[in-house]
Order: sequence, then structure tokens, then C-alpha cells
Amino acid sequence: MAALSADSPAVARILSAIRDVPRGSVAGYGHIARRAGLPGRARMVARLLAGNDDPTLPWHRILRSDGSIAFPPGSKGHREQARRLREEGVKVVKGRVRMPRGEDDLDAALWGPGQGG
DNA sequence: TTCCTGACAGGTG
DNA sequence: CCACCTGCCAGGA
Repeated sequence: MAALSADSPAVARILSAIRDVPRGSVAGYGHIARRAGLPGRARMVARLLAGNDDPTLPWHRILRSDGSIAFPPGSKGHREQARRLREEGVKVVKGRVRMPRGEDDLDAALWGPGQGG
């Protein structure tokens, strides 16, 4: 069972937002939270992923606001996420990914390919 | 109920 | 661009 109440609609929105991120693209915790209708609840997204047990969830596409991997460098999670991202064609440099910045209102543009993937 | 911790975000130097 | 500090939300002891 999940650490958070899966019955909660908010959780469903978050999961949906995460699944909405296309392959080869990435998104920030805050972006997911905002898209889920929970502005300022970026940490809630993190908690959700931390207790997530669904392997089909594209958790590796979720990065920090600055585009860096949230896991500590060298950790299993860090390497795994970096590996998955590269597998999707995402360029990972020093545990960091070039995040699309600028218009946050137009998430549509944000959802588009950033590194050309 | 109070204190501490965490897959965070934003601003300053 | 990188390092450091402050603010915020939610959960667990």
C-alpha cells in the first residue's frame, strides 16, 4: 500500500500529471504539483514518489526545479534515474538536465522536447 | 502538541 | 555557473 492516501483526488492528479510527461522529456516537482492543482506542494510530489511502488510510473522524468537529480550523487537512485533518462535520449551532465525555462503559464511548451528528444 | 526530517523552490553573494 | 541560506508543506516520533 502507498504511504499516502491513494484515494485522495490530489494524489490521483499528481500521478496523472507525472504520467502525462512524455518519454524523452522531463518535469520539475513544482511543475507537477502545479499541474495537479497543488501549487507549492512540490514536497508532496516528492513524498508521493518516495512511497511509490508502481514501476510503471515514470518517476525518472521528475527532476528538481534546477534540473538536477534529487538523489545524492553516486547513490543507486541517482545512477538509476540518470541511466533511464539517457536511455530515453535525455542528456544528463553532472547529474543535471537542461530544463526548459521561461513561460510557466504555457505548460504546453514546457511539456515539449527540451534536448530534442 | 512540539520538534525534526525530507526524491523541494527561490533568492542572494 | 556554483555555493549558501531562508521559506514552505506534510509526515513521523
